[in-house]
Amino acid sequence: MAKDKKLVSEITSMDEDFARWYTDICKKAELVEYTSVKGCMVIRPYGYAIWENMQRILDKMFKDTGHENVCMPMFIPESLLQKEKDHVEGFAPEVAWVTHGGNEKLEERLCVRPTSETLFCEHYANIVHSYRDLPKLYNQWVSVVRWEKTTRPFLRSREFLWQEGHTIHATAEEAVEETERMLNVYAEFCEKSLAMPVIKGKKTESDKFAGAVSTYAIEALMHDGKALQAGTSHYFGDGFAKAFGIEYTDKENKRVLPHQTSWGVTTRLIGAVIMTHGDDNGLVLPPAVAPIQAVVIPIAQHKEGVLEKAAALKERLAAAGIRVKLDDSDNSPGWKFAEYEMKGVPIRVEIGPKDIEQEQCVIASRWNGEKVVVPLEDLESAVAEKLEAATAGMFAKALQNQVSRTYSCTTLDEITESLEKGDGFIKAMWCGDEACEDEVKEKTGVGSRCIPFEQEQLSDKCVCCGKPAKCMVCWGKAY
RNA sequence: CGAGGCGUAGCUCAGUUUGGUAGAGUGCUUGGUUUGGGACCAAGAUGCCGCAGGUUCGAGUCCUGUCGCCUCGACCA
Repeated sequence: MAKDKKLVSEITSMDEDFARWYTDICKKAELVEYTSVKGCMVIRPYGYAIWENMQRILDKMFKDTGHENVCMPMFIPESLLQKEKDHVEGFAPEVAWVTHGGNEKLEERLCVRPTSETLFCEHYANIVHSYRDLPKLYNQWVSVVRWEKTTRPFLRSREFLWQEGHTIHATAEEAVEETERMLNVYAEFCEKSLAMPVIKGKKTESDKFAGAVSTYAIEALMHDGKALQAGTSHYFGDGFAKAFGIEYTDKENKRVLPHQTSWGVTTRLIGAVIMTHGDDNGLVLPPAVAPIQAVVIPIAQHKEGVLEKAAALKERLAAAGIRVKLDDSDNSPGWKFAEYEMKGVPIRVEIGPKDIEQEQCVIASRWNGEKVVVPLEDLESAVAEKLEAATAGMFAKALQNQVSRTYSCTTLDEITESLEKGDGFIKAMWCGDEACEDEVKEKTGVGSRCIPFEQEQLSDKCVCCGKPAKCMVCWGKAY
């Protein structure tokens, strides 16, 4: 690796400037391109393919848990948006408005959906009449618009792709269960498919979704020690139903209010993958979502038989169900090595004259740089095994980073001291008072991320005021 | 939205102080030699100097405005 002068100069080192490293990867791995519209990016084929893989896996998980896909309008009349007070207050500052149709001013302006609770509620009011109509378990894959002031590729943009699940249930118990079920689906997806450990928990009152009774979230820790909210699941109680006049007749012939939920993940997950697994050579993709899982690189491809052999290996891997690419371009092998490392391709298969002679090939793993020689007859099983090992290894590595950057603290001074070692998660007790939450943020710089489901009794006093503690909170600096 | 930085070839940037023919590296095209960690030689193509006004005989350079990108804050998936 000593001779890779150029390799490193392509992207900023992550230790030197993590933010620039991040944007370098987004551009150099050909995930995004900027546009003339501020805060709106082109997701290029390689980046979009990652999203498509995420969609495919998640969509199956949604279907397997009984959900159906629908598609709502992208516009919301102002009057509809305003029906739920907390909701409109939360979103009004960041919605984009359509005021004209052609040359004519609209009677009522329309907002471009920042989220679709209001549209789903209007729809549910139309179609839910009896307990027999419940539950409705809907989801949609669309984009939404929020007029963000500061933008970054995948992490914060004015338009972003997401899925939003919206469900409506006869009872509160059912709705709460749904909220938890979907949070678990997200956590399982992040850990198994993205090899990214997450902390499941409940948001504090000040941090919950506009209009929700309670908000649950999964929080992940990035390589630089900052926290990223990777997915949310909200329980609405009957608040939206009341505001939108959704009622149904129950078995006793009484008019009652149903209970609702919503949950979503976005293209931000791509940002999470970049910042969880990436290194100074570029992106490192978990096999489950990698557009190319293995790349075959012929060595001395002008020599007789090499290209044919490389093509044969590609065909074998494709037949084994592996997303594989053969790069037979004129670029040098070294160039190709660096290129696919930049793009985070999990496995590289090298095949050259020496290998052909000895009926073997070289398999290199992106996540740990390991290179092994395997007999050609074992190709499929060896690649499959390395892909599986990559997922497990990447998860363990990310978990190790999270654990080593998680500090348990009982005083504000301890928090400050811990953060001097580097950003990370802080576990500390809290009395439940918002004033303390604010004070911790002001004095130490970390905000409440969530109240983890897995509680620990670190002390019986609030880290801030010293009064009796209600729960342990996970704190951190957020993206 | 506040503070700062930056817009010149596809990309990274020099040239702006002191106004005077538009530059380099890399990439791209063609040909040849190479090929186990971003190869080498030769020849070539590529610019509304972000955009709009102004000053000037003359503006990439000075002035005014504007748009965009990045960083840090506040706000947020």
